[in-house]
Amino acid sequence: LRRLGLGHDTRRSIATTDPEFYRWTQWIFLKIFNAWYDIEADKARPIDELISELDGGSREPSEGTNPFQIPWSELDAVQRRQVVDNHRLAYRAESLVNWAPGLGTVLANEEVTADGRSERGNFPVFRRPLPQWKMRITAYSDRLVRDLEHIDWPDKVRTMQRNWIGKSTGAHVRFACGSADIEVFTTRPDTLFGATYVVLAPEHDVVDAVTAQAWPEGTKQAWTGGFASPVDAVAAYRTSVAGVSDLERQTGEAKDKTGVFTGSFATNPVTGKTIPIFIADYVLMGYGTGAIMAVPAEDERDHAFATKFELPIIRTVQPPDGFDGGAYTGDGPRINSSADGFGLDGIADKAEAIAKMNAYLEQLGQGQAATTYRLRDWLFSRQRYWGEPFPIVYDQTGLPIAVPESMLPVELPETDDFSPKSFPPDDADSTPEPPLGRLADWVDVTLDLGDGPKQYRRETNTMPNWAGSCWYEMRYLDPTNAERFVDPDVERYWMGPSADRPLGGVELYVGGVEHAVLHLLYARFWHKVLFDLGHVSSSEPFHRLVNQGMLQLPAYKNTDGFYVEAAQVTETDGHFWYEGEQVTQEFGKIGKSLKNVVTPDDFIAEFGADTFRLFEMFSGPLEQSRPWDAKAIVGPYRLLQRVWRIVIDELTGAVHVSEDEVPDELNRLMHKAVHAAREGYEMLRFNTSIARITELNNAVTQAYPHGGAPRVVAEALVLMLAPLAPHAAEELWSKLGHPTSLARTEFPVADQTLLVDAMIEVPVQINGKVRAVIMVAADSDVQAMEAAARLDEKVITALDGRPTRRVIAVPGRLVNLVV
RNA sequence: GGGCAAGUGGCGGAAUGGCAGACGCGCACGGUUCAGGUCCGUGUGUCCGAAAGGACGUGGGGGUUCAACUCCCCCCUUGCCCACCA
Repeated sequence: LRRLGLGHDTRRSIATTDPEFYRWTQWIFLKIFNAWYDIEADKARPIDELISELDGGSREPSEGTNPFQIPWSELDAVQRRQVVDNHRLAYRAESLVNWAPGLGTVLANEEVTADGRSERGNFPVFRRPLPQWKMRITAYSDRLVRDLEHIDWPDKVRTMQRNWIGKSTGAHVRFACGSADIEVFTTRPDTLFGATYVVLAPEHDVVDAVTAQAWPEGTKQAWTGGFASPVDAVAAYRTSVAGVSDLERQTGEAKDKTGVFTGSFATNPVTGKTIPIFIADYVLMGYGTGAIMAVPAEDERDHAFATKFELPIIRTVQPPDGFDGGAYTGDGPRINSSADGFGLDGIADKAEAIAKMNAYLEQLGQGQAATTYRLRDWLFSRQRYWGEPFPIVYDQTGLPIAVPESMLPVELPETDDFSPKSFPPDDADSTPEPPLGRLADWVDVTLDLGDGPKQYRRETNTMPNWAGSCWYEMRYLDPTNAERFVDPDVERYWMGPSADRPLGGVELYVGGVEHAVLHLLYARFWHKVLFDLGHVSSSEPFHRLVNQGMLQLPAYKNTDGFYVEAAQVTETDGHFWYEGEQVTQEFGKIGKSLKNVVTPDDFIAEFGADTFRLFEMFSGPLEQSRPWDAKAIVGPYRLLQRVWRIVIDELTGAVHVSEDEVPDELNRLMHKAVHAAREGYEMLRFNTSIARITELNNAVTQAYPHGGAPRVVAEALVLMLAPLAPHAAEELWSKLGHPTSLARTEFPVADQTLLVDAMIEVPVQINGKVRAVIMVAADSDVQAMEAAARLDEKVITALDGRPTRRVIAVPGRLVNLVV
């Protein structure tokens, strides 16, 4: 229990107010900034090593990182900086990001809900191209999936991470199309013979290139969208799609497929046939290549589109007899899949067919096996005041330069104006303005970075709240270390790999399931970077994860879909009102987002923090959500008061325990309680531990109503309560005469021999119904138990002379007579 | 539409094949008190019964078993997550 981490929000309040904490967040950021991912080595390495390998000629820039058409050796210094920057694990790039004008900030994909609104505040979110900081978490996609196998997390959370990362295997296939080739990703290359058209996402780069000037001869009316030319149709469709929020794009009625023909055709690389190219919003720019080959016979979405637009449907997998049409996504022998001396016909095994097709595509030079991920790089900058400043400045080239470690921390400037500039929530064309950008004295700075004092501009974005929580668990290990974020030996001792934690990580982490694809994914990513660079010995931050349940209370929404302060909602005649407006009631997790927070402060003031903790833990299993009902808090309050009175005389304040022996019966009860409480703590079933402690407490109170309870049992009670009521327990421990903290004392251990009574009550059933209870020796065997049962008056009466057909006697449990 | 979890007294919950309802809240009655609160004690699943006692009972239906809250099958309800991912 002493090794439970504190919560993410606790960390956040430290991170944004304590420069000594965020110094190390900035330090780690610089390590990530100064690192790149070496794909051959499958790990991150320092950027200096990349530069020397590029200079030495042993390496060329990675694919896609050199926008100049000349080799490294011929690049000038600024061009080289750009190429290196393109390798970094933390980088600035202009890309489509989630812009929430109502919040005045951009958001990570993980912070945007499925209906296209901000998780915080529920504001509309728009996709806009903006220059922002990102983290190359995608480099770790495969490792983040693989290592889930080796950590002890709830299946639910592991599944959520796996789905979020979204690994798919299949192939890239090139479709020739005159001016520009179209590359698609498919998980079903085995169905390529059935690809009867190609679809591009409306935002796809090659749309302009493939859009024809005029409709080809014989274009179907349905394909044109009613426009005179493909150029008009494509432009109109793109406009209509851009105006549609993700919400409308995804909800039920919008699933009706829409799209238009581009007027161009591509060539199916295995059939040689020309097939039409469409744009449609059911193909998403953000996944795969933003283009698909449509196989309507074996894909439901393609089937719906093909049916609506009268496109050919060719089966390449034989459905079973009685299949009622539509897309068949199951397995079966391939058909209609042969041409030019290559064929898959008759192959029933999907994996075999895919492997053969991939090999054939490679041979043709038209594609190859490929893996894609749904995960996108992590958008890391925010337009807020409260966040760690980036340790980054810009020179006149506009390219980022790391602030040297010796100049950390880069502190937030003093200001009275903290608020981000927010806009009307629907103003999609507004542009983010970070609060720090208003502070010219701070932004424009003269620094000597080793080549004399020069003018620089500071980065004005700040890091998201997740930054500090990516590593804070390690700071608990070594909170006062001024030299490093954590001492390597300390990290290895607490978090290093061991037999039961093969990848290392903290032993137990308790947190909410709402962090499944946010904090818990980001923290794993940072930890792996630090591992690759040799700063930590563990490759996972949290070995065992337990999701605590949520406390729930009513929450209220107004007609605009926004939550309103629950505390100010009034009820009349079963309807709910907020500031004169009618609102609807839901029931949900207590929190800021639902505006139904109750703070613990009032309870703590009235009953104390120990009572509050006991109550929270006693009201049910840790993992289970439940309604918050504060009335019952008096139960644990009474428990603590009773324990107090066992130790302390209320009138005199003196300790009034005795040094007497514990009577046998009470002693047995004590050992049973110790056994059960220990087991409950180990299993994180705190509610059952508290129940057993309460039982013992009640027994002691009744036996010694005026004091004089044996010290042994009083101390056992105190020690058993200590994990959940540490303040009261420590104080009682001290009053009982112990000079040192009870944290230095072992938790009580039960004497196994006292857990079983000599004589026990055992039920006697007749035909499975309990008819009597008998006392037998605890170690009675089957024969002795049956004999004792048959002697019992009630059993004799109930049997009424009938012979028994069968007798089941379970030693220590029961006797069942079957007549 | 898909996946996961849950469903037990007035309420939170306990029991993982062996006496259903531990422990707590609430409630009732009693004690202490000038009185109220605190505190202490007794009782409290439902129904029949004055009682003894009996019948019923863990969302619904079926099954396995000497025995089912617990295991299996079907259904209902609620919650959470995901949802055009090629």
